[in-house]
Amino acid sequence: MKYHHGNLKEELISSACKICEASGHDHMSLRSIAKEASVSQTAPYRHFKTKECLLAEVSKRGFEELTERLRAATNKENKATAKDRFLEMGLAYLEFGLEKRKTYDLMHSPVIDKVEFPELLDAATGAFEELVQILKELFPGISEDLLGKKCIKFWAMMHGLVGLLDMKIEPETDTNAGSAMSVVKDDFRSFLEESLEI
Amino acid sequence: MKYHHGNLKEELISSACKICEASGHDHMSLRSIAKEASVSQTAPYRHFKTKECLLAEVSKRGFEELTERLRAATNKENKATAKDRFLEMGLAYLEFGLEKRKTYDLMHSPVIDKVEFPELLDAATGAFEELVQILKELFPGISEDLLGKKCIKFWAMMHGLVGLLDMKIEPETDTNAGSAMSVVKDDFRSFLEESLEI
DNA sequence: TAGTAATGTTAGCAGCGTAAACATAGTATA
DNA sequence: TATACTATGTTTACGCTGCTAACATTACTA
Repeated sequence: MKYHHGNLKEELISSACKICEASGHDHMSLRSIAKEASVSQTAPYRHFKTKECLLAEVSKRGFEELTERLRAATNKENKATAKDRFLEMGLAYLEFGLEKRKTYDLMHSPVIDKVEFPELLDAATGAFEELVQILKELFPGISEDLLGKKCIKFWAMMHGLVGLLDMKIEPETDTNAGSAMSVVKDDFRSFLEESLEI
Repeated sequence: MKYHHGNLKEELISSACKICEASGHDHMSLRSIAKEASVSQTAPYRHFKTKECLLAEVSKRGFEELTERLRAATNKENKATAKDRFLEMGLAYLEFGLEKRKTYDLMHSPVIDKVEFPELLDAATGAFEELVQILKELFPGISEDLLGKKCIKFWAMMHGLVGLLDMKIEPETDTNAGSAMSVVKDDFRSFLEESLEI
């Protein structure tokens, strides 16, 4: 048995990610994370000054995955038009928000002050930038001012939509989540498509 | 000194509202609420089964105030057109979200499962209904399906906007909050106005 | 090889939500 | 009016939490 773990910081983060998505960030204790990593309760303090610092890292990972998903959605080369790729991005955002709901909550939770974690803010901005890029393509020659408004509008709409969908607008069925999700997808596609006509 | 308080339940709720808006719901303990009401730590348990029940009540009050503000905004008789009243409602929503940010967070926090608190869900739905009404006026004869989509879209947009504005898109100034708010208002008015052209 | 920095453990504090047992006040009934 | 009952308060205590301090072990470096 080795006293030194070797890669504890990374393992703590991934344990935290796992527990966060399983139980939600408000039912998540440093002690449970430490136990998940088979390490003493106070070991995390060698790698994170406070619990909030660990949560910030989990949140950052979330934004990074979101960015990656958005990029993948818009980079698909089989999507000919910018509009199609925009729709894909919208779907990807929604999918992420619903699949990783608990992590998504943490990412937008006020328990982590993004001002205190510049890297987290960067990660969040990175995801936003994906939207900016596709909208630039979609509206070539658009003014910076109008572009900004469109970005905020669509970002807000998608963010708000994730929240509203979780308020159980449609009752939960016990069929597989995949089909329920595809229904949402179809709705969302026409929904987004209509929104484009602004 | 009277052993029985007389109106403790109500006082606990208002104490909770005060502390929530001052410190945020995650820095809010039952013990501090009890202390604020000058009562023992466990007294709240005679009126609320769990802490979550008290928080649900605070959240409900939040939705009720929001509903009232939305109604007041759309009922102004000096607002001639439905469009004007719609814009007023959007502004009222934004104002509430920014003024009572901490309460707004609680209202949308997953720590309270709205399914477990039907009255809370009703209160939230009541606010939503204000939007439905004004949009019905704005688009007379609109199909239920399309109306639903428009409602969700605008609700999502406004909810998302509150969240984004709090991500400190514009840096905090130490000037009075009123003027900063009015800048946001002007932006939002043109923003909303543009959105109407769907 | 010795000294130091990094990284782990153990013990313990104060604050938390909550349950159980008890105390007091108000109310209904005999 | 006396008595039982119910509502509403307090005290005490338990286990969990984030976090600190003191100590142990390993890794690095001069």
